[in-house]
Amino acid sequence: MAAVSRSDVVDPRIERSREVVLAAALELLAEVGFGDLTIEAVAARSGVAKSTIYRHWAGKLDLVASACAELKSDARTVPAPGPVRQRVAEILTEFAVNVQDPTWRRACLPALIEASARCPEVAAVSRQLAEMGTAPLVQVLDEAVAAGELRLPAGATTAVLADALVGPILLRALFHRDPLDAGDVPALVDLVLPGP
Amino acid sequence: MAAVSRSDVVDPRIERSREVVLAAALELLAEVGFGDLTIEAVAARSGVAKSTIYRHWAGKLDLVASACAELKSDARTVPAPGPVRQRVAEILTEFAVNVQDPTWRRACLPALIEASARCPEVAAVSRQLAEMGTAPLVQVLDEAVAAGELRLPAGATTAVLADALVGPILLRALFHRDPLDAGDVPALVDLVLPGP
Amino acid sequence: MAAVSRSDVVDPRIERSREVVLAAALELLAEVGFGDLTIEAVAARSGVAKSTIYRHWAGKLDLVASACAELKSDARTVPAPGPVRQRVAEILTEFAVNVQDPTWRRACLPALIEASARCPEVAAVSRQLAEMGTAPLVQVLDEAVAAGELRLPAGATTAVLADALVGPILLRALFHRDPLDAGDVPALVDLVLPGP
Amino acid sequence: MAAVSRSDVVDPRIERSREVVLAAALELLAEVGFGDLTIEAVAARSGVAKSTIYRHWAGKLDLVASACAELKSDARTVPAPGPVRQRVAEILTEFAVNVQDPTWRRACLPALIEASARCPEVAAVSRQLAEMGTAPLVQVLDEAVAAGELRLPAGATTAVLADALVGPILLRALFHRDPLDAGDVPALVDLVLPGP
DNA sequence: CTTTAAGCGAGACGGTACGTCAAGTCTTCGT
DNA sequence: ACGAAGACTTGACGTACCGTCTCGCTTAAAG
Repeated sequence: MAAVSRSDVVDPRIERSREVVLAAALELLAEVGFGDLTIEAVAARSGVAKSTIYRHWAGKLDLVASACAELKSDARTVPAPGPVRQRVAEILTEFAVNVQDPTWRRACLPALIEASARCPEVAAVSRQLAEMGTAPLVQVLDEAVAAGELRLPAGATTAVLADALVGPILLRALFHRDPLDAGDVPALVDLVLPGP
Repeated sequence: MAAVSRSDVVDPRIERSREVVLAAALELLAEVGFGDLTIEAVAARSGVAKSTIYRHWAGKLDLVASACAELKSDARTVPAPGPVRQRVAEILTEFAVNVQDPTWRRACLPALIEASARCPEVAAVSRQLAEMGTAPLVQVLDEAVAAGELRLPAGATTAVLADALVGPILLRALFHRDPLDAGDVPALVDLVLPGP
Repeated sequence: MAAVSRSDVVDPRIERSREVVLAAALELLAEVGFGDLTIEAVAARSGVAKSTIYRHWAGKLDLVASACAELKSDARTVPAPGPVRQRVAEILTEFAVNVQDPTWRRACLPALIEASARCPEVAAVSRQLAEMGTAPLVQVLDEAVAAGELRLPAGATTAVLADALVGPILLRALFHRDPLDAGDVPALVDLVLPGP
Repeated sequence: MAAVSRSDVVDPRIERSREVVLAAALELLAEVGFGDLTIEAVAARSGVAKSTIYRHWAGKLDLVASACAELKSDARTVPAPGPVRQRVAEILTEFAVNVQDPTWRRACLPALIEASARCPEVAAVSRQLAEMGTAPLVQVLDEAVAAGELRLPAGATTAVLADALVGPILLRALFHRDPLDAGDVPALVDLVLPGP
């Protein structure tokens, strides 16, 4: 009844190869970026033969898309209940810190942006990741709106508001301008979050 | 005295090479994007030898940087005087349109972000370009603050405000999410710009 | 007593695999030659799995050796009795024609020679095939000597004489010089065969 | 006056590359044979980059053809005047010894034969080499015929006769049968050379 | 007439070499 | 003398086979 269909069974070697290759790809993406990522290097670091990589992925873009899709598990959790300003500040503070951390798994964000510009499949992954990344913030904002704690002007959405909050942190990181750090978060919240 | 210093005189061949190379580079950038741009192709299209290109530029990044620098004339100018909201909306509307242009902006921005993450020199360029990009917006906001038309909370700066305004437009483009287009700009301004 | 020894019994599946593989190998040898023959292609054409081929043969050389051994049945038969010159001419004429046949002889002989130079096992096969190839000719000459129809100088053997007769035909084929064809055989016999 | 035309001048780097590559190719041909010769190995041994090799030769066959063409200088010289039997024996004796030499002759000849079967260009080279190889023998025979020392049957040529003399030596070497050595040469001459 | 062990196909694996392409360096020539 | 031309080394590309190896399936034999 609940018997596993035979076609669902995957050769364990395939699964094992897939894992070590994607792990190596993510490491290298963070280290050298998309442009300098080579399949040879992924093969060397993972200990998997180049031909095996090409057996499973069509090329660099495809591999990077798969690798980035692995990042989905990193999702942030929604903070404990409380005043919006405080909850938002909590999320942004963590984000401002993470974005500076060079070992952060999403150090491959720039690589992801580059790859997205060149390949629709990666772009789809990128979009998903971005939406998952702001999801907790959007949820907190939605709850505040629902509770009447936050009032948005006509035509505005919490998604756009989330982008406006995140923008100053992320854009400065991407373009290597003076970063906004944890101490700057309260002023940012005061500036962007509507209300008294 | 008024004689032109010898070092100011440039071999006309050099000037000629520089022009045709940069022209070819810009054409190719628009056609194939940064990632698929090759020095070899620039040499072929321009009719200039590869070694000549390397004599004048350090590599692909340097060449593209020069090429983009040629575009400085494209810089946005500060809009005519008027109410802040209107001036800001004008800038953002143009930006929302440009960011969709598939030619050089989409081709170069992601590459610039990627390269900035790996190479400090490029990061410096990136930073300059980013600041030049938001300069008109910051200037408009500064003027409004000076005129008392806009009041910022304590600790907030116009630079951060500019990022918050630009964030929703740019982040959506970079991560290939639903773009904000010209029609969405008024709501964005209402949402982010402080005030009644 | 008359029972078939158990070691003589072969699993019919093995026999079947052996046959279709060798047939495919011979076909491919004729089509693409030894150098371009691949085990993969033999597997594909025969419908037998690559692993099965490697289960029975050590590699390409071994497989080709087996395949060529299958050709032993092709051996030339001794011509009908008659005058030596006529019998010799008959054999050489057929040989001169066969040697031009582009299929297996041209495809295999050079490869066999090459392989023999690298691998003692193949050299042994090569030697056997060569001796089987000249056997009818040697037999005819031996019979003529026994009958007193042919007289050899002291120290000479019919084996060497056979080589001398075959040499002009085969060497020209191997080195792609002007071939000796059927019409040239009588002059060759007159020239090399001792006697009045 | 005797000025070298400008188009005759070759970049010395090209000449240098050509020389070291062909030398390495000949060495490897002798060592591993045609089948196991790889362009990579030639590149490694010669110290010349693979791409440079491909710039000058179309592939393995073309390279081998060029390399073998370099062997043309090895030609044997015609022996001193004297009786035909003695002069022929002298040539054959040297040949019988050389053919056993495990270095290049035994190693390259099979490779050359193999390559000739697969590539018309190599076949042309092969033919030339073969003809140059028997040229001294043919010349000696021609001189004997001209001097009335040797009489050929109608329809026979000295070229065929040369092949008949060489055949027993070379065929046995190629097929790894019992070699004919120096001691066997007189009997071979007595057997094949027409006359009293 | 079932076990049971073998031969089998399928195909993933780590490798090596292929022939191509671009990068960036360096030598030679022509103006 | 210096820039243009282009040959060079290097190294990654993506492909094709290599020979090895696990898998289950199926099929022949021995109990």
